[in-house]
Amino acid sequence: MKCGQERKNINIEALNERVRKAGMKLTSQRTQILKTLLNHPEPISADEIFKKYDGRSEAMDLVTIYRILKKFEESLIVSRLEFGDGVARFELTLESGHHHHHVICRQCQRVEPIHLCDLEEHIKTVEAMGYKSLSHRLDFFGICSRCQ
Amino acid sequence: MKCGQERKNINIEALNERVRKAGMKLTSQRTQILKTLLNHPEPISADEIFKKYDGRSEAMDLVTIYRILKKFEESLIVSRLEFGDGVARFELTLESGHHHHHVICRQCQRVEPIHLCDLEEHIKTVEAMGYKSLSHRLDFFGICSRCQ
DNA sequence: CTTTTTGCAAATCTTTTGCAGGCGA
DNA sequence: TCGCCTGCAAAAGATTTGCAAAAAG
Repeated sequence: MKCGQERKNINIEALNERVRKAGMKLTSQRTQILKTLLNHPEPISADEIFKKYDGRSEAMDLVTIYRILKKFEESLIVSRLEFGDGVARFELTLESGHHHHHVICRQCQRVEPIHLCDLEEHIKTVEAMGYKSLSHRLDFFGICSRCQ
Repeated sequence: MKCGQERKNINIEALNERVRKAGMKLTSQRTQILKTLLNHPEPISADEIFKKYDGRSEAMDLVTIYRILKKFEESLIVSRLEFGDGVARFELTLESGHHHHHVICRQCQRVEPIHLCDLEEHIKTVEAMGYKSLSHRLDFFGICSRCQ
């Protein structure tokens, strides 16, 4: 499995299509969440999405957001990430198995993607241990240049 | 930073000593938790530790366990791990910066350590992005041989 | 028109906090 | 003795569940 490509040509139409293909109905809430994920530069939490619309006419229930994100995750449309602060964050899953890793600033909590992944060695080792259907997660934690 | 060594010669005396050195009082609860971590083959959650003693004469409060684990984490005696199921797990921190990574079975949730870590390339890349004080986490998720 | 989805209320689960009494050094 | 620790009760924060009404196809 290779990874590293920057996401390209992802638009709201294509995402809506993936929702339909997954057998889900396309509601305004679902499209709104997809648009939010598309425009947000880094992984976002359910509550952050909620606050973006809270009070506005497009407001939606936090529960709805959790439910939609869970369904999207099951259909591999989004990926759930956890960085150790007790809050799950979500980002759009890239096409065809491509994925990336993250650098998290311990000070400002900002998350930056790293488009580099060469873990062939590691993967072979784990397969030799008897594991199948492998996926992985690699995250770096540090202090970003802005916070130093 | 190199990593890969199996833990050796860790005993309860040495651990008690680390607690004292960190300026903490040595209580029976703290020693009990250290012994539990020492004997448990894989990362364990606060609740699992609680259940090990619940009902017995050595029973301790869940809150106490959380508080002790947090203090131990601050003193780098234990490491907190999260694998995405909403529960934090803990394991003893190995000496002198050595650490290891994990393979988690998606079926039975068992966690196995991998004593392999060659991420020099990756670390250089992230440093080039301007980050300092880097640490990292690398986990593999798959189906173990027993569960296939 | 049928099935899925949403909103609201309430529950659940993990982890944290406040406070008074207890214990280690 | 003195201050750190523990236990109990309660709170807090994230996420889930039940159910009736609303919307999608």
